[in-house]
Amino acid sequence: MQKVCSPRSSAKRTAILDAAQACFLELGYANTSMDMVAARAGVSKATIYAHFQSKDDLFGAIIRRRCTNQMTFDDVSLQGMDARAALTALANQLMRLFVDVETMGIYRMVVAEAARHPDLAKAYYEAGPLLGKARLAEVFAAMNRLGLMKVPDPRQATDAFIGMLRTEFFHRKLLGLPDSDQVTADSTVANAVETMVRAYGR
Amino acid sequence: MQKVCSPRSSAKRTAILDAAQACFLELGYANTSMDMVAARAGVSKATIYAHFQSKDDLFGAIIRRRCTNQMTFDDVSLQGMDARAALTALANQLMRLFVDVETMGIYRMVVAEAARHPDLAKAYYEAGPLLGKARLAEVFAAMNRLGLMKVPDPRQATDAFIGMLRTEFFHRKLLGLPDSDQVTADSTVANAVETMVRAYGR
DNA sequence: GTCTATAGAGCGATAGAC
DNA sequence: GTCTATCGCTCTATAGAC
Repeated sequence: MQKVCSPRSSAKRTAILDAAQACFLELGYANTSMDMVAARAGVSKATIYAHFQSKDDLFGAIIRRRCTNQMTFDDVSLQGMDARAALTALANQLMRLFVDVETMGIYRMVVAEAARHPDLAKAYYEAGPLLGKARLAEVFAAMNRLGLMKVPDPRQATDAFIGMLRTEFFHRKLLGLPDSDQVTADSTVANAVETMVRAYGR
Repeated sequence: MQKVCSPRSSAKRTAILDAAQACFLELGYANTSMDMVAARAGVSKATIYAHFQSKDDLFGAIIRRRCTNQMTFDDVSLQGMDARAALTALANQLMRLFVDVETMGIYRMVVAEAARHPDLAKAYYEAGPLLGKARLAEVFAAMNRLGLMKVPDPRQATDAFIGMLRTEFFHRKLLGLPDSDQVTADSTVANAVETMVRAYGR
C-alpha cells in the first residue's frame, strides 16, 4: 500500500507521532485536526501526509507504537513472601499502570473509536490487556506451586483480581472526576488483596 | 437560558432525541452530523435547533434523559436464600444491566466525551453508577444483618463485587470484540459469586 | 414550529515549487 | 522530504418564508 517514506523513524516522524498522541489524548481523535498536529509537531501538514497516508493511519501508528512499547508489570520475587505481601506488591504495580495518564488516555481513545476501528481495538487488546493477564495468571500459578495460595483457576483469579483493582477509583479517573476522599488507590489495593487472601489464601 | 420551545415534550422532540441517541450510539458524538439526526428523526435541521440550542445541548439532553430513566436492579428478596443464591441472583441482574446495548453505548459516549463535557460525566456518574452502588451496599448490609454474609464494609464489598463482574467479558464487549468461548457472562458471574462467598460468606 | 436554502467556518487531503 | 497555498467537501448554525 505504502512505499513513501523512510523505513527508519526520522526525527520529524517521531515528532509527528508525539504531537498527534498528545492532541488525541487531550481532545479525542475526532476533535483533533491535522492542522493542530502539524502546529504542535512544528511541521507542515503536507509533511504529515508524506509520512502517513491518512488521519486514520496516523491514529493506527500511535496505537501500534503503544502496543509495542506496552508497559507491563515487573516480575515480583515471591521468595520469602507470604500471600498478602506478594499480592500487595502486585496490586500496587498494576494500579500504577492502570491509572497512568498515558494508559488511561489511550484506553479512552480506543474505547471511543472501537466501533469504527475494530482492528485497532483488537490489536490493542491482544498486545495489552490480554498479554498482561496471561502473565499475571502465571504468577498465580506460581503462587499455587509455592503454597502461598490455593486458586482453583489462575485465569479466573486473575480476572477477579484485576476487576477489583479497576473499580470506583479507576472509574472516576476514567470519567475525569475528582478523586474521592473515601476511595483511594491504597484503599482499593487493600480491598482487593484482602478479598483474594480471604477467598484463596492458603 | 432557553425559553424557546414548548415545556412539555412534543412528539417531534422525542423523535429528535431518539434519533440523536441512535446516531450517537452508532457513530459517536463527533461523527454524527445534525443532518443525519434530522433525516433519521424525519424533521428538518432547523426544527432541531428550535428545540435544542446546539449539538452540545442535544447531547446533554440525551444523557440527562438517560439519567432520569436510569436502569437499576430490582430488589432481590433475601428471604429463605443462602448467600450463594442471593449473590447469584444479584450478579445476574447486574450483568444484564452492564452489557445492555444502550447502557454500554451511553457509557462509551460519556467516556469518550468526558474531557470536554465534565459536567455531563459527573451528572451521569452520580445518577447512574454511584446511585446503583449505594443501593447495592444496602443489600450487602441487609445480608450482614440476616446472617448470610459477614462483610466488614458493605461499600467495599460492593466495589469488589461490581469490579469482578466488569472484567474480561465486559471489557471485550466494550471494545467491540467477539465473545470468547472461555469467558462468558455465566462464568464471570460464577467466578464473582464464588470469590465473594469464600471471602465473606458466613 | 416547521420548512428550504444558505451562510460561514473548518476539515482532510493534494498540487506544485524547492 | 518539506514547504506554501488551495481545492472540494462537510459541518454547525441561521435567515426568512409560511
